[in-house]
Amino acid sequence: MGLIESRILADHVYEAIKLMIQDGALKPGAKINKKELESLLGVSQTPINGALSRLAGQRYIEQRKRRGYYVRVYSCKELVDLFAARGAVESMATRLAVETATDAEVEQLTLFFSDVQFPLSDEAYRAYEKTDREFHSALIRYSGNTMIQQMNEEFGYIVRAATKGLIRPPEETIGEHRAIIAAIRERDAKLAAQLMTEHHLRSRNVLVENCQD
Amino acid sequence: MGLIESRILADHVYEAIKLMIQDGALKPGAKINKKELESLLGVSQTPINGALSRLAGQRYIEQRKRRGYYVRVYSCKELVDLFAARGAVESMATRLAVETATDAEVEQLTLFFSDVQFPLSDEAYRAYEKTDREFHSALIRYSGNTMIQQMNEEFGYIVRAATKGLIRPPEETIGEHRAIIAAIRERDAKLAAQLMTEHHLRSRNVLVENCQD
DNA sequence: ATTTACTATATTGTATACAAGATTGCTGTT
DNA sequence: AACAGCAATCTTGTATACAATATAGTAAAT
Repeated sequence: MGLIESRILADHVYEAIKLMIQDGALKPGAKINKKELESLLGVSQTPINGALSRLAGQRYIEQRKRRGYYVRVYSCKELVDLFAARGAVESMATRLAVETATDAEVEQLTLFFSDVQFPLSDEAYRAYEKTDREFHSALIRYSGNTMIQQMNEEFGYIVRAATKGLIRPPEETIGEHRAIIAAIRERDAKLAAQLMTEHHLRSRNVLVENCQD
Repeated sequence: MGLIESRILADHVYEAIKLMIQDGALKPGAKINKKELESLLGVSQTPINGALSRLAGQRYIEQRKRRGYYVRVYSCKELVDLFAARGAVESMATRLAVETATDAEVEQLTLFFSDVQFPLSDEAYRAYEKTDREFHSALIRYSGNTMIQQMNEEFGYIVRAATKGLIRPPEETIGEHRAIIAAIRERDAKLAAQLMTEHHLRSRNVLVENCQD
């Protein structure tokens, strides 16, 4: 199955390193050892360099002259900034989704938080987080905006890493989610987008308060 | 002045190619000839490859297996999508700028369109375009959001290329600009952001109408 | 016991070599 | 003239070599 063969070595190296960064095997600030990667992945310097340059272009890692590549460290301020930007983009996605999604898709969205009952068990709590993520990415999908989808894929993992353990309790957010869904159902794009912006800005404030630097 | 020496060759190659793309010397869809670049820039394959991989990471160019690198072509739909995303981000920048800019900075913003008098001469027309760009980038600067600034730098040239010759007439936009400035002066972040969103969405529609594909 | 100076080692940035795969151009055939 | 087939050429992806620089380690001096 020539599928694997249809990609060059640097692509595989790229994916491998990206995964190591995303799942924490390579922590922020860590130095990337090319020699190690060579023997780990069984390729020469050349594809490693290609992959590292590509990752540097996407700012997953950064290159310090004559000192190697390091996993990019985001300052707390940068994370907050990223969060604001992402909120803006997702708010636009909401607006576009309301304008262009089919009725069936809108129905799908309304189902997301329909059966949440308080108080939540530990399991239901984790399920809520997952539903939250799925709701947001469904909106982005239904927006039909490929550029926003791309941005979301590129920055999503950073935001997820940043907000780990810093999310607001479901008791607080469920109302906002339902208000957004209600606006979507009413096909009120402007209102839905505005509610989404405020939803994100409130979450952003939780991040701000946890910044020490 | 070791400043130039403080950067590696691939950095220079990167800048050189990026400039060629941005000023149109390398047109969308054009194939990038490594050999030519080698002799043009007087370096070997290696730094060229590094620069090309970095540019591929940023999606300035794309790599087709065993067929080389090509300057990325944006479809009309993608440009429209990008425009929407950028509008969202700039709207957020506006909101943040209103919340955090100093009074002096707000005064600076109010000056931007203060002396526009119709009808415009050819020269004044071009000046208006420039003022427009400066106004938008000042807002982004005053937002203090480094991530948004970064996105703007990365995508700005594409948007500019896309909208070349497709901007709405000053007669149509001056009112929107002034309304935004008025909201900023009133320190009404929400209103300013909303006006900015609509300003961009209206411009986006001009793009949509000029899409053939 | 720190700090300093020097040496050995590892890593980086760069160039180059080369096989496998694409492209171009030529030839002869219909 | 249009086209298929093939040969020559060019380009890519990969590996490797090597000098310059950074890092780590060791010995000497305070």
